[in-house]
Order: sequence, then C-alpha cells, then structure tokens
Amino acid sequence: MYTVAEENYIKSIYHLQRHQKSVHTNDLAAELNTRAASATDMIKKLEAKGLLKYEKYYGCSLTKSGKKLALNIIRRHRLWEFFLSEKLGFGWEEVHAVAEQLEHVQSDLLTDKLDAYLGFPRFDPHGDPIPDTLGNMAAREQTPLSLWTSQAPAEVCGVGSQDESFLEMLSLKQLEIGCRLTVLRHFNFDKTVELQLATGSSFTISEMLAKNIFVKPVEV
Amino acid sequence: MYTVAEENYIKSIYHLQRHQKSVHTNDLAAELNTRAASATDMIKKLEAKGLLKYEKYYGCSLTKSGKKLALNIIRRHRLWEFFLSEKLGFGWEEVHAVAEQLEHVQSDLLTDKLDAYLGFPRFDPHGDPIPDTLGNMAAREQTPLSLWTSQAPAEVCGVGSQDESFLEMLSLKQLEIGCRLTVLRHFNFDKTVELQLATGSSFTISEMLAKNIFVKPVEV
DNA sequence: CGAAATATTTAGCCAAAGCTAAAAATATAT
DNA sequence: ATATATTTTTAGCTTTGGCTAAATATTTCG
Repeated sequence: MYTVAEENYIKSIYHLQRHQKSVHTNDLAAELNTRAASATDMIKKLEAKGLLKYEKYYGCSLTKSGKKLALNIIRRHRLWEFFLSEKLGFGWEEVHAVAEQLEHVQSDLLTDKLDAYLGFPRFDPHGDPIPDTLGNMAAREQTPLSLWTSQAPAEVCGVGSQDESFLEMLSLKQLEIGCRLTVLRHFNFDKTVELQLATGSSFTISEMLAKNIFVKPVEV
Repeated sequence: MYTVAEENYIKSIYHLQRHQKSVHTNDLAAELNTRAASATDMIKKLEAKGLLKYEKYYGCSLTKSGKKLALNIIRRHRLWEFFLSEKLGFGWEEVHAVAEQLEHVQSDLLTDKLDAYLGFPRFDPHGDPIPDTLGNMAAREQTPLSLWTSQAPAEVCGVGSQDESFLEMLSLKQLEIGCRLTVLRHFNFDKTVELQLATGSSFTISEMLAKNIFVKPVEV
C-alpha cells in the first residue's frame, strides 16, 4: 500500500520521464506545486522502497516496479475518467479533478471489475490510452495541430493538458475529441493556425492551443 | 473540506449516538481501533470546527452541522455499496471495505450524479437506508430475528454488522437480504433460534447471529 | 464514606509530509 | 579560470494524527 502523496509523486515522475530521461528535483517540485526540498525528501523515501533510482544532484528515474505502479495509477485514473464521462454524464473538463481523488482508491478487484463493467475501454475521454492489467496500452499516432501541415482532413484524438480552463476553451470552440477539421494555413509570424470545422465555420487559434490539440488522419 | 480521519470520527460518533445519547471517549476509540488519548485530541479539534459539543469527562454529541456531515458520508458510503454490488457484481461481503475508501471522495456533484445513475436507490445491499441530498432517509420497520416471535413468514431486510466473517457466514447459510424464512422456535436455554428457509431446509443459529439479522413481515 | 477500579485527560514523543533558510554542488558567463 | 548564478541538498521547524505513561476525574463497592 502506498500513501496518496507517494502515488502522486510516482505519477508525476512517470509523466516527466516521457520528456526528459532523468527527472530533476525542481521540475518535479513544480509539477506537484511543492518545493524542491520536499521533493528531495520524498525521492529518498521512494528510492528506499525500490520504486526509483536516485543520484544526488543529477535526478531520478523509475525502476521497473516504479513504472508498474505508475501505470496502475494511470489505469485507475483513466478508467474513472471514462466512467465519469460515459456513465455519469460529466463534462470532459470536470472529469479530471474528481478522477484525481478516485485514482487513489486501492483495490485491484475494484479496478478490474470497473474495467470489465466499462467494456475494457482503450482510451479515456481526453484521448489518452488506458493501460491494461499488465500495464500495456495502445500507442497512438498523434500530431499536434501546430505541426499538422497536411491539407487532408484531421480528427482530434487527444489533448496535451488537463487544465480546466484549456478544456473549457476547447468545448467553447467545439473542438472535442473525435471532431473533424481541416487546417487552412499556418501563419508564420505568430505561429497561429487557421482551421475549419466540419460545420463550415473557420477561425484562428493560438500557437499555445495548437500545440495542445492532437490530431490524426481521418480513418477511412 | 474534511480529512479522512475527521470524516471517520464523525461517522463513528454518529453510529454510536444511535445507542447512547452521549458518546464516550473509550467507546469511540474502540470503534476506531485507536486509543482514548487520540480520540480526546480529535474530539477537541472537531469541537473547534463546530461539528460536535464536548464536555470533559462526560462525552460528546454531534451538532446539527456534524449530523449533516455524517449523513452525507453515510450517503456516499451506501451509494457506493449499491454501485459495487449492483453494477460491478461485488459480493455483499466484499462491498464494505472498498466503500470505506470510496466514501471519502469529496464531490457533491459526483455523489448526486452517482445517485441519479443508480436510480435513486433507497436501500443499500445490506438493507440500510440511503440518505438523500437533504439527509432524509427511509425508516424501516425491522426486528432482529432474536425477537421475532410471530409464526408468519419473515423477510430478511437488514443486518446489524458489516463484519466480513459475519456476512460470509450469512452467505453460506443462504441468509441474503430479501430471503424468506419462518422461525420454528426459540430455545430458551441458549437463546438459539431454529428457522426454516423457503427452500425447505431448516437449521439452528446462535443468539449472536440472530441478534444481527433483521427481518420484517413479508409484504403482500 | 472512602478505597479501588475505571475512564478521561494531559504531557511528551513519533512519523509523514510539508515548509524556509542556509550550505553545498553544479552550471554559466565574463 | 574564476566569479556569479542556479540547482539541489541539508538542517531544523510545523502540522496532523497517532502513541505511551502519568495525572486526574468519576464511578463503584465494601
């Protein structure tokens, strides 16, 4: 059994590790809205539990069992997100905060029965893949809108942030998961992107937004 | 927002208050598997938050807002029990432990949406009534089997303990909620009760068991 | 009633997880 | 290459919730 604090650290380290190979104390503290000193303490504790490797002044990275735990927490989080959205009718921007609490309920029986009840979904409402019992999850071809140069129609399949204000903005602009669009042009000057929805309406979005919306080719 | 520890104290005080008017420190400590000294500390903290009245050496009892909180926690607990049993197919003896964790997820939106999703159930799988948003819950005429003297058929409608070994025993003896039975006789010597199931099989149960099984007249 | 038993509180500790401020290591820049 | 800046760690303190042991109230019983 792990504490909520421990689980949150493991989860954050896992996410940061996708970008940097080794996770630095400051980055981790920032991610968790805490201070570097606190992060150092927790890193030491987690190392003692065998969940990560740690080298002073250099950083840390998850061990095999740390990764396994991380994937289990992510599995719980995304299954609950799916449940909240699909079964309880939560808006996708409300889902994350509640799932942050639910993900810490520790019962493998619960997780597996929930998974089965939901029909073993492979993606959560934000388009993120859900790991299975063994920690395997679907990889997904996805390109941020900022890099999508093709004129072919694209389908929104994921987002790069769970921030509520970000998701609310997407809802307002009707850029939900599964939505179809075409990129009309990229403005080099300020990196904004002009796009057109299936509804016909077209508008321009900021670079910041474009970087956080992932698309894939529309499936035939 | 309340901590998990606070919520557990409030819940226990509420339950103990059904029997004694004022809850004594030792009883509370026993209920929570902790020590009297710890209970005293927490009682003081909860009094400071206005959730209970406390008189030294005498005991404590919930205020209005304490009761409201208690009912909300109980509501969450029982809704989750219903969900686990009804939707996820948990056995009724497995339900309690997981619900103990789920009940501490604090989101009124979640609670209310769950309630609606489940169809506003009025009783959980153990036969306990589920409070509504306002804290109202169905009262239920229920008699422990130890006091049921009528020869009329009775229906099991509740249990007096959530102890796993107790519930497992009931499952084994096929004494589930909703099950019909007739009391054949009470043995005065050791207070055991002989009963007969709808299936025809008859057997004797201990006083301890009989006190913890609640029945009501079979509805016509 | 007063002594013994029981219940409750107080005082002083501990561990978890956070914090600040200062020290130490590493990185950067002139 | 040395001085400055940044990052990380250490040391020491805080709060929450628990503990033991000792002190104090209350209850019970001879």
